[in-house]
Amino acid sequence: MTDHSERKIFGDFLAEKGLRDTAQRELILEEFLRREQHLTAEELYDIVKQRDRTIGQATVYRVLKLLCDAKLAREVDFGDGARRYEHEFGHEHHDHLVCTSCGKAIEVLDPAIETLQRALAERYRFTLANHEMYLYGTCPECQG
Amino acid sequence: MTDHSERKIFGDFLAEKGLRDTAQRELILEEFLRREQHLTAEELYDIVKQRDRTIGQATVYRVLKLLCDAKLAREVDFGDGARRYEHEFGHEHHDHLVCTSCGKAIEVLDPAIETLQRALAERYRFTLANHEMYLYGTCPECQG
DNA sequence: TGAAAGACTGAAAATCATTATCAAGAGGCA
DNA sequence: TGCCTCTTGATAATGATTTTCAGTCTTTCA
Repeated sequence: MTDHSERKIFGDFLAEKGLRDTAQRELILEEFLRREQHLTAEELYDIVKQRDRTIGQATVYRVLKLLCDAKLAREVDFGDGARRYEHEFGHEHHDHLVCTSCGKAIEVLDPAIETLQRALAERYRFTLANHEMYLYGTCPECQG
Repeated sequence: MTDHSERKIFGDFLAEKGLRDTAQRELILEEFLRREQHLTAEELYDIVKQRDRTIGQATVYRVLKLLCDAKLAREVDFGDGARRYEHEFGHEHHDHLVCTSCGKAIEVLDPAIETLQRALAERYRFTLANHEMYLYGTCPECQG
């Protein structure tokens, strides 16, 4: 059902922009929604290729951009040189705890930190648009 | 004097590694130290080129890497596609308030946030190595 | 129905920032 | 002086991402 509303959002988005709902776009969205990991375009391309051998990677990059415009995906950068994408719809703002050993990323939210961030920006008279916070370390499983 | 100790640190670092203290390295360090902005390798290259027309950009990239190893510089990423470098020596850990309009970055530190970050990592049993926090918005000057 | 106008696509070329390669040029020291 | 190693600049290579382009598909509407 979440899946259903995201499809609908994408369909509405495309219609509004005068764009078409193609099989490639459907497929890429579907595979993107199917997993909760933070995938790179390349990783998603590999996944999608298994269902449609003829798909091009430029298409994956293009659709990912569309998904961001449609507020269904959001870019994240774990500092490993590749842009990653996460679900945005139904996922409120959050930050990340990233394990530098296994690459796993946990989504976290600390309301107290959020409040302090707003206060900090205000102290410098900044109009805050958005923010990112990445905590890098080793997850319990990787601590051996 | 800060400049003096940074030079000494770099000299000691090079000596310890069996590397040489060359004119190019001196020049790049000097120009890097001269400004407090968060420069990209390309920007620093343009600056340094004005004093030594023959310097190569690969050298700038290489020296910047050495400066990071020597703990004189630190990489930062404001999400604009280029790696930037800031002074590390004499600059304790801090986060950034970045103006998305003029590109200016203010270094900030909020001890309360730092404490909460450590607590957050602990809650998930992560061994925290380091963290980054970027607050993006519009600075007072750019607010019109 | 059928033709023109656009949107879409995959392949391949182009970019951009960064890194590696390589041959030539120094520095230090036996 | 000679040799070993470090350095350097130019250039080629890389990796991620974009753009280009020519061919396809849809939609529209006469």
